[in-house]
Amino acid sequence: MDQKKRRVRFAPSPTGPLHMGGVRTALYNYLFAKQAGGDFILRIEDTDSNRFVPGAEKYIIDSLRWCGIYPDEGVDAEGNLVSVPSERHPHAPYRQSERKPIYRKYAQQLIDAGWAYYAFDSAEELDAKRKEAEANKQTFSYNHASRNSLKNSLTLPEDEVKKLLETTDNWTIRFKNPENRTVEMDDMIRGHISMNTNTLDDKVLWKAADQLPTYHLANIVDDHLMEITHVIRGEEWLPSLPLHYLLYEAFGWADTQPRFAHLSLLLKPDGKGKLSKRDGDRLGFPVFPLRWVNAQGEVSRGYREDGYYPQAFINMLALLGWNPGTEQEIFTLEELTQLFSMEKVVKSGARFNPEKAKWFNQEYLRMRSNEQLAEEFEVLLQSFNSDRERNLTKAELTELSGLIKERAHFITDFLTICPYIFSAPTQYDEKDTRKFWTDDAKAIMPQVIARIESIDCKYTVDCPEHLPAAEAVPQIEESLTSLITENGWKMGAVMNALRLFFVGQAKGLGIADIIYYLGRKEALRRIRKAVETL
RNA sequence: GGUGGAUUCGUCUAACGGUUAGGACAAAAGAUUCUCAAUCUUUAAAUAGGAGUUCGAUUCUCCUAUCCACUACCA
Repeated sequence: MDQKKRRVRFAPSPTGPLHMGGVRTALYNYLFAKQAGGDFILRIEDTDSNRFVPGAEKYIIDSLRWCGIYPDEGVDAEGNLVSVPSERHPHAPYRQSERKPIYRKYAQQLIDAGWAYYAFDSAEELDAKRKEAEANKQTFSYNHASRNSLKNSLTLPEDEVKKLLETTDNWTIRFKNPENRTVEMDDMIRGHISMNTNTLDDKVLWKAADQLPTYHLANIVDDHLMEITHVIRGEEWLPSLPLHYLLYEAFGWADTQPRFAHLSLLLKPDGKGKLSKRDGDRLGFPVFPLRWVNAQGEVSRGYREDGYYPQAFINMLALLGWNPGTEQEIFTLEELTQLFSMEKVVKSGARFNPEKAKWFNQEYLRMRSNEQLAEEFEVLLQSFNSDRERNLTKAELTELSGLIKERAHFITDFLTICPYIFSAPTQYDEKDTRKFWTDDAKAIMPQVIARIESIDCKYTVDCPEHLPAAEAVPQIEESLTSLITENGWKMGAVMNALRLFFVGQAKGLGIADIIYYLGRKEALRRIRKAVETL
């Protein structure tokens, strides 16, 4: 039995904000590690100095933390990447640019063993070759077929190679793919895959220009050094899996080679292709966990800022491409950790559905206690700092939350569900109101007022003058309903007249709810005012 | 173009080779004394196509189609 501790890593490149697909990859890694009591490591792959984006690394860490994903290794308690080795972080630094000195000797090891060679072709020369091949409807690739006619240490005399190595710095080290060999691979999600090396090209492993390795070298070396047991990454890496297998073999690390799992991509909600930032802008949903402002000042919305709960976000993400085979859809992080299994990860790409994402948040919102919601509501109200008509007490907000939470997807919906709580009736569009303010509605209004006045019920301690107790709401509702029924009035007309008058576009609440929130006196004041003005 | 991967209701997905192909989101209809929201009830909705293997195929094999990824001194 393999008793080795399970160790996985999430290794993003800090080229911008972390995409929700990246969060899903991180999440699956985390779940897979945690269910076996293993380690989840964060490593930053910043070997491309040209694409480095300031702030992206912090963004990645903050995003994971918002989701409740805390790496065991790589990130300290303050949320900074670790650079100095310690007991907790033995493999530091976790930023590849800081591991620069490590890679050259491994590249050299490959050259010495005949698994790699120096290549001196300039980018322009190769570019020209590609263009030329393209013009002839062919594809140029640096491989077994072409490398013997290109400028490299396989074709050039030894002394010239030495001279070029010493006097120039725009050379690279390339992997020398074996000829006509079938690489047999195993993927935890897709099963057996095989590929012939003749279809592969000799990838650059190391660049003299910036003294940095490319992804392939750095990745394999670091995974080995960090004792990674399972590599769970995006499907876009599947084509380079044979190279990675060969690299492990070339280094003589085949016996400790990690197992691989390639996750399918997240697809856009409509049309073709993978989910991109543009889809979010176009269709009105976030593709990033947190808000992000780029160097040009362009703002990308975030799930956090849009009012999503992190629990709902990761729940939604977890089920996009995985499910436990039962009909349960709502899971805590702990449940996900227990139930997750790589065999149940779906092979095909998952189209992202923003509607379902909202639904998840609604489910989580409903699970919150009224007290929690009241607190969130209060924060929200303070952030608006509006000149609202009434200031509600914590107790009122709590009661209110309980009544409207069934109707909301997000805490921000609270504002639109009951705007009459905060604003004067006069601000609503009179045209809309007038439409429902029919003569028969006007005619019956005095009786409605009388009935409201006559309702006798318990009052809350907080505000005995105005607010009936919560349990009185059905009583009020019933009383009004019976009045209307007795007289054969059109309930809809009355309801609409009242509701629209002081609710504007608000939906879903009954008259009794409104009276309850406003207090009886306030409700009556508004109704009288409505009768007078219209 | 080449290589690899994928293909079940509109969407996410379930179904040891044997089910009336199940659930959820979205949609539609009805109820809730017009409407809207919520809720309840109900409805509609799928195995990409074609061959094979098999008593039997959504499931295994092959072909075709479609989609996706890769094809950089990017990750």
